[in-house]
Parts: sequence; C-alpha cells; structure tokens
Amino acid sequence: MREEIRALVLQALSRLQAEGRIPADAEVPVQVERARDRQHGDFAVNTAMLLARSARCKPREIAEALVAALPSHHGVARVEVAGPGFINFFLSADAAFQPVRDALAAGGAYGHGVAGDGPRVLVEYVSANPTGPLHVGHGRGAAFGSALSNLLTAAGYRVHQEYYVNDAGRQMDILATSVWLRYLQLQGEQLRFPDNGYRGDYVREIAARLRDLDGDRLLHPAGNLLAELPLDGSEGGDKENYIDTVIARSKTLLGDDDYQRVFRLALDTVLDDIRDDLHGFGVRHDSYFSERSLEEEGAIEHALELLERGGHLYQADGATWFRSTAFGDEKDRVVRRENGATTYFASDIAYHLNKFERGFDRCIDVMGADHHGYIGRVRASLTALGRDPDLLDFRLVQFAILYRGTQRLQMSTRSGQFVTLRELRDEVGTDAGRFFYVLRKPEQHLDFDLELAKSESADNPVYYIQYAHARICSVMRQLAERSLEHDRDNGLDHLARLTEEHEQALVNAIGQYPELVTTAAAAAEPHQVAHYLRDLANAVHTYYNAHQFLVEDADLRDARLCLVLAARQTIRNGLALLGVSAPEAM
RNA sequence: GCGCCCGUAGCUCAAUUGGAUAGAGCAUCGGCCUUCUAAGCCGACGGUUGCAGGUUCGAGUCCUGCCGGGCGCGCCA
Repeated sequence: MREEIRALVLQALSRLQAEGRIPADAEVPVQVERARDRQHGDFAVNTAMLLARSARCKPREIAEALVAALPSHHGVARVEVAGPGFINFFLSADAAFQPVRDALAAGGAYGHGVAGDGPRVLVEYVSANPTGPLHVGHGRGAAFGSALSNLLTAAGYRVHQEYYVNDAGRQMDILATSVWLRYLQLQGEQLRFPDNGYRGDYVREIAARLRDLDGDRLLHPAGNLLAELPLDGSEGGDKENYIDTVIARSKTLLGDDDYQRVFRLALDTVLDDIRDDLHGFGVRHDSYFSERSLEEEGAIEHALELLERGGHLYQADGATWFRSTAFGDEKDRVVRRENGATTYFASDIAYHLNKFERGFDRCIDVMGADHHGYIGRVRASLTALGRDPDLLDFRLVQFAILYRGTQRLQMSTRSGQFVTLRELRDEVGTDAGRFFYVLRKPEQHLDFDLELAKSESADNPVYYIQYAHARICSVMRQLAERSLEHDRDNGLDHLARLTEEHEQALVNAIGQYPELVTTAAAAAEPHQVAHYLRDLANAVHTYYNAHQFLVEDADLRDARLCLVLAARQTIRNGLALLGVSAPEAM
C-alpha cells in the first residue's frame, strides 16, 4: 500500500510539473511514512514541505494542489491536508484489513521477504578467544548477532553467520601450557602455577581428560620445567616474561608433536564447549573460521604481498609497517614483528580480504565496543587492497552490566561470581536472556537485571509478549471446548464487521510488521523488533480485555478469530527473529 | 591530550533515522475478575530532551563550542 501511495503522489507531481505549477527540475524524494496518530490517517506524505523552497510557494498550497491532482485509488478512502503541509491518507476499509489476509495466507513467512535471492552478507559475531567458556559479556554479542542475522534473512539477504576463532595467538599458548601444568600436577608433580596461567576448573578438566587419553606419556619431571626460571609477578618479577619462559620451555620439553597434541585438545575441548553453549542459546554459526588456517594456507603472506606490491609497506626499527595513515588511520601499524612473526592485525587484514574474496556483497562485524580502535586500521587495509571499505560495516555492542535487583554484580573471573553465559542461561533461561540482551540499542549500555528477567510477573516484558501469544492459543482451545469451529473463509468475508477501535488498532499494528522488518534490518537494530512486539502484545491484551472473541454471532466471531490469529502469527514470527519461543500455554 | 560512543520523566529506555501535541515500562496513587488465563486492562502523577549557539518550513535527531559519563589509544589478542 505504501508503494501504491508513493506512485499516486509521483503521478500528481508530474502533472503539476507539466502544468508548470512547480519547477520541472525539482527532484524530491517522495517519503510515505506511517502516521503516528490515528487522527492523521494511515499514511502521511511530506513532499509539499520539501518542495516549498524550490517552488517558492507555501507548503500548504502545494499540498492542496497535489491533492487536487491525485488520481483516485480504490484503496484510498480520503485524503487531507493537515498541519504545516502534510498530506494524510486514510485507507478504505477493504485495504485496511489487508494485513489480516496477508498474515494468515503467508503464515511463518509473513513480513519476511523472499528467501534466497538477496545480496550475500557475512555476519561475523561472538568470535571470543577460545581460551575458556563464554562469559556473560559475550552473551549480548551472541544474542545481537543472531537476531541481526535472522532479521537480515527475513529482509531477504542470504546470510552467512561466522565465528572467527583466534586460535593462533599467545593466549592460546598460555592455555595449552596451563593445561599441561595441571596435567603434571595431576600426575603428582610439585610445581607452582604461573600467575598468568588460566585458573578455571575447565583447565583441570581438560588436563584430566589428557591424562585419561594419553596416560603418563606426556609426563616430564617438574624439575626440568622449573629449573632457573625468572621470578613471577607475585615474586617480584615480570609475570609476562615468566609465562613466556614457561611456554617456551614447555614447547622444548614436549617437542612439536606433543605440544600440538596438548594444544589441540585444549582448543577442541573449549571450542566444543562454546559451540554447545551457543546452541543452547539458540545461536548457530554456519562456519567457524580458524585464524591458524590463514597462516597455514598462506593467506597472510598473500595479503602482505598485495600490500607490498601496492607500496603500502615499509621497514623501520627492524619491523615491517603498514602505512595505514595514508588511509585515515591515526598511526601506522606493525604487520611483521622484529622477530619475524606476523601480528594479529596482519591476520585480520588477511581475514577481511578473505571475506571479500569469498564473494560476499557485504560484511558485518559485530564486536565489543572496546575494540572500536580496530575499525580505522581494518578499513584502511581494505582500501589499500583495492576493496571498498563501505561494504564492511561494524556494529559495536556495548557491555551489559548485570544486576541482581539493585545490586550490581562484579564480573571478574576471580570473584567467582556469576560469570559464564551458561550460568546465565541456567538461571534466567534462553528466552529471557536473548530478549533482554537485544532490548536496548547496541551502542547503549545495558542494565541486565537477573531478578527481573526471572520474574514471572507483569514487570517482565518477555512474558508479557509470550502471554499475548498464549492467550490467543487459549481462546482457540476454548473454542474447541465449546464444540465450535473457526471458519476462516467466513471470517475473512466478514472482516468489515471489525469496526471497534481496538480492532482497527490491532490491524494497524499487524500491518506495520513487514515494514518494521525492512527498517530494522536496514538499520541493523533488532531492538526495534523487541519494542514493536511489546506494542503489538499491548494491542492484543487491550483488545482481549475490551471484547469477547467467542461471541454468538458466527460471522463476527470468525472475523475476530481471523484478526487474533493474524496477531498470533505476527508475534510468533517476531519472536522467532529474536530467538525467543512462543509458548502455547503459560 | 587525541579518537569513538552515550547524556531524554524519580529509575530503565523508545521516538518511523529531519516531521505534527517527545512516548512506553518500572516506581507512586486510584479503579477493573460471576465473562475466552489478572503473567492482563483502564485512569492519574511525572519533561526547559546536559548547557549555549547555529543550520530550516520544521531539531531529541544535523553542525560548532562547552559540561558530565563510558571505552580505546602495544612489535597483546
């Protein structure tokens, strides 16, 4: 309908231009927006106001002229000029009920574009270092990225969801070494654990598994490991230097094959756990992309070579630098260290280049807001490589601050308080967890109150929406109990009986869903879906309280049931985008 | 110091991306269950959108400068 109104206005415009009422060269976008207020009809057009200057004429006069030139249309009942020069469109009753017919006909596809023919987009999210279980801090990125992916899919994009696995860095060596040290302790070796080692229970569990699988094959006397070590941080030394020395010695003592054995087991175990955790949270990536594979397949050298060929690299202080300042970055960045190793940034250049080489039309990186410093240099590298940096979007997700009632939770690993995503899921459930994480726009800090998320009360917006869905299901159960049946076709034939204000408000809300999906997808803002659903649920509850659906009059009853079933379908579709279930009973 | 993000009702946040009288929830107060689930509904109270300028038919939204808060500024990942 929106498009049809647009077409009508365009026709009126060209008529006025032909008559010379407005300049022929005036280029004005015709924006059809949904009226906020029922008083202003269904749709509003602001074209007259935009034309005022170039036409040197009062907006209201242009609006009057436009209305006069407007072709008639069966879907439009009435057109008014209002306010400073808005043109308000009132839909005919028949056109106004179209959303009900659409929602019932399309079912799970209502509001969702045709799948599989849009641009290909890569959404990268979570990408947490596989050095331990997911933290509640990762939960928001997971919920956001997943909802965004669903939203883009619904809007017609072909979405590929990816997790970038940082399996190549020093942190991974610290993990592997931590596991081995715990393994040695399990075998009865006496040694002190490094300050910088990973101390979580999961490290001991991996160590125990290593012992079960490999017995004492990897056992080395602790004496060999501990001989002539520098002082650790708590001993007055440098903890970074200490752990690096322990890592180096572990590699020497174990040899390449055995060290890799420990490394792989640690990585695989942690990654399996992360995957399982995400699945439990309704989050599914299509692929896990290994940073190490970039190295192994020469992708990093490939990227650096391209930069070199373009003259974007130079040598200084023994290292190789990328002249990112030439592309707007604050300072140049090292890509190859003095010791010959490439940096994490070099991997990132190669990874992003790889994304585009795989043929995606667009890429979106969802990451924590603390990584925003990375945007400039990654964009710079893409530009240097001859790619269009505007095809890569960054969505920064701010931290979530957890509360238990009014008490703010400290989320340090050390405190042993509520820290993992799994614990959060266990406590509040996937539905509430996912909903609360995406309730706020991503760049806004999020206060996540566990008590509220758990509460089965009116305060809890998740239940409010789910309850609206369950109530409609309950009505249908009541219908069956009364040995009545719903004749859908009869209902659709009598939609005109739905004349109550609450009914029109509900139809209106249902009709907004398709454009909401489009808008929210374009803005990459899943929170719009959450807010929309709250409004839709409110329209359902209000209607429910004001009117009986199961009335004697079969025509009216069938029509009302068509309306609430359309609402139920819309709630279901919207909740699915957020990864939240739509229970039939509560 | 430089860069990015954020300042909206007592609290937590929206605002169709520049539109009409800035809206919800919570909290407070007052109503509604003999009727399809009260996890619901209706009403009241609550605002100089951090401050000061600017841009235009129109600014919470855009530009400038302040004030306040968060994050970032490694040959770490």
